[in-house]
Amino acid sequence: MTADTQTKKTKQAGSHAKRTPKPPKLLRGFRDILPEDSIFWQHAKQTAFSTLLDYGYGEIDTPMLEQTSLFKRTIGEHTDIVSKEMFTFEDKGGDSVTMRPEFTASFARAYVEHGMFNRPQPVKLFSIGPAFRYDRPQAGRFRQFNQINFEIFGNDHPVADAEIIFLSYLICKQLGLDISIHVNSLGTPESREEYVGILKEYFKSKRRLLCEDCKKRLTKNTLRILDCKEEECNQLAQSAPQLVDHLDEESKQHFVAVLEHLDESEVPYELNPYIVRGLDYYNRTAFEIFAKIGEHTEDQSESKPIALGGGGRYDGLVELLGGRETPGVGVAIGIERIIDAIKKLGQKPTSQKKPQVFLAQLGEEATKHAFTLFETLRTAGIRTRANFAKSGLKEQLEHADKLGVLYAVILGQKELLDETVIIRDMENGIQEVVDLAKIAEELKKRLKKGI
RNA sequence: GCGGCUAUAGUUCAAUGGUAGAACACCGGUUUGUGGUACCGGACACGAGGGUUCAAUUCCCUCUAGCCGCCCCA
Repeated sequence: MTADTQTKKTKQAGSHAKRTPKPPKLLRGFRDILPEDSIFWQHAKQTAFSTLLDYGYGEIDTPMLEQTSLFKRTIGEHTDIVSKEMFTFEDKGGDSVTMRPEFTASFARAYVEHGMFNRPQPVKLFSIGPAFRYDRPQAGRFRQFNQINFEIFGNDHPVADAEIIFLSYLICKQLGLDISIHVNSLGTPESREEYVGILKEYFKSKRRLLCEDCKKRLTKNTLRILDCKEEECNQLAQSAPQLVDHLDEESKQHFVAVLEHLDESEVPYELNPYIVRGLDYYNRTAFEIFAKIGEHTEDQSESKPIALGGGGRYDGLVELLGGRETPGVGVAIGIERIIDAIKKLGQKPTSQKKPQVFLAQLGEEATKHAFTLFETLRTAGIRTRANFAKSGLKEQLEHADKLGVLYAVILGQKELLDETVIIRDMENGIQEVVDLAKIAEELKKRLKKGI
């Protein structure tokens, strides 16, 4: 068989066997977080984690999968989230289950299920993790997204609302973000309903002036008209009746008290009558957090504030799930959004500390001993790297160079016999032979000098 | 769910109606236990499926995915 026919043959065979199934790909709206990005995540999560612990919040980790009815009952059947954005499916037992689209419902469920009303009130909880929504992916929007979530159960005092808002601000500020919090009060469900009725009447009389979208909103989601960006609608919204003017007396007082608390803190907030949250369970305080991105950039999209998250009060939620009447207030902050904002500001988290030493080994015996030596260095607090899989000194030093390490430690056959080791200064190539037993000590001396 | 734009190596980008190049990165080599430079070599790509055509990566359609806007929200 000639070489030619052989290649032909393998080619044919190849094209037949080429039926290789397409390589699996990421699901739409899902993504991998690679090590380069992970530093941003660590930074955001750790900041939130330690701050929340400091403020007396306890971590709770609820399942990502829950009974579908939990979300239907709490978030509301007619909200966008429940009506079209949930990852819902039937499990093998025929039960309808749903990937959590948010955390609060699960918190409330856990509160009831574990009888947390028997604990000293208020119960303060937080959780950091993923939630899922079957939404169309976009900038800062994914089907799996991560939230920092914290809530206070069992305290209806305005100071609880203020604490949640303050902590939202604090965490963002610690992350170097320039924050503005938009605050509003939704009143009680009753007063809100009443207001929506009034608003409906108002817009109905001007129906023909509204944009197409708003005509639809008129019946379905009247409050949203206030938020419309169309010039005409915006004009109308300006002179529309205001929600704050139709609050019940208690809600009004509550709202004023929240604002008073915020005034005393350094939280930069502004009143925004158009903050309406998309979930049914909210009452009274509602707020959203925005990160301001520098105006210096010419690009419009670059300077648009990023919505980081939002929250509010949900006094009826626990009761709705069969628990005792328990007030609650909380917030959800999107980690992706935070990272987005940090990146747009051109900030980098103090990246994890650079490795200081590279351990190179030569020869079989030395390689075997390298693990032990590595562990000696590691436990001595020296940030060490190695590449045990490579045997050539050249390639190991190359690797060391790429890592930007200060010193290389070389352990070869010869050194092993003498119980010594070579320290190589990567900057100038000067090498010294030191006792194997003293290596950690010697390195520390040098590293200290370097600083 | 609706609209616009896009889809070429790991990455950033080229070119072309006759099956593709660069840069950086990656792997290996320039004699044996010494990196940062240089030189040499190597692997890797036209998102998927149809159609038009003698011929498609290039033109058309569908799908998928990404980006942006709407909606909504984290």
